[in-house]
Amino acid sequence: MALKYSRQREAIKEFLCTRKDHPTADVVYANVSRQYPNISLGTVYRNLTLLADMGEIRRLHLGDGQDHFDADTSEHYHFICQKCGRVMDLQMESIEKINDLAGVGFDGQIAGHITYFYGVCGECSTQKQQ
Amino acid sequence: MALKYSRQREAIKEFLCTRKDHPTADVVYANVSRQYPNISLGTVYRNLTLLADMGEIRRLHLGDGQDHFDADTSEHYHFICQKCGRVMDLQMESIEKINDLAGVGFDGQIAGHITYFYGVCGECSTQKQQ
DNA sequence: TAATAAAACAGTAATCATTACTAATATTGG
DNA sequence: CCAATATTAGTAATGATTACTGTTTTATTA
Repeated sequence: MALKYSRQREAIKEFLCTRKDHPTADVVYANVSRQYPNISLGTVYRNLTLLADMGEIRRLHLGDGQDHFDADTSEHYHFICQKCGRVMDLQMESIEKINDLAGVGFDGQIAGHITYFYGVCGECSTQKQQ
Repeated sequence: MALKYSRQREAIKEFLCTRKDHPTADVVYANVSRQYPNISLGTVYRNLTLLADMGEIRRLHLGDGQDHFDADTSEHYHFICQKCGRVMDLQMESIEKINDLAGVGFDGQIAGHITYFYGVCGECSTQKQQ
């Protein structure tokens, strides 16, 4: 029950902190493997889940079949490029008020929302077609 | 390439139209099986995907491990109850303008957003604790 | 209506992300 | 250092979804 330190968990957290592209579990695995060649994918998954449950990182369900992870737990939103698949952060003003809009006339309590934006990123926009 | 009619596909679409609770593929399978006892789960998946690709239904990724399907393709939002897991429609004013907010200072094109709300539904709210 | 081509099917196997299991190892408090 | 226990590596299992294959339906044309 009590949490014990583990080098692997620390390496996973540290790796995530260096990345702003919200990697998937297998990307974390591939990278942390360089430092700990024997680490297993199960350990990566277990620690990502543990860190997410503790609130130290965020797990993102983006509908692309794999979960993504983000060491930035502050309130912010994500953009997914439909061309290159990249996930990036958006700097935008709060849209918390949509919770209130959702609550109007709704018989229940709105605790929060999940929102992500999609489109074409700047880099893909400026590339020649095909 | 050309689409051909199929009784199974029609039954799947019709079943979805009778439901407002955004069932998963296995729920669709269980129900359509009453009318077509030999229908296979693969047929259900194939047709749900086909219908979604044609824009006749919507596929919802809600992060609960299974995709949900909705015959209502009009612009609207969903609420997921964290207690009972039910998915319900929200009648709320448009929040399309959050796309513009997201685009401010972003080097790319925002094409749209996915948003769903969560909390406790009316029915679960009024139940006694535990 | 019969013949033919193509799409769709049922049934089953495969895939892929994720989780569970287990014996061995690492961490921690005394 | 030692015992207690959390964590690990490695592997097996799970669960949702997709792919494959031989058979059946649908649609077209004669």
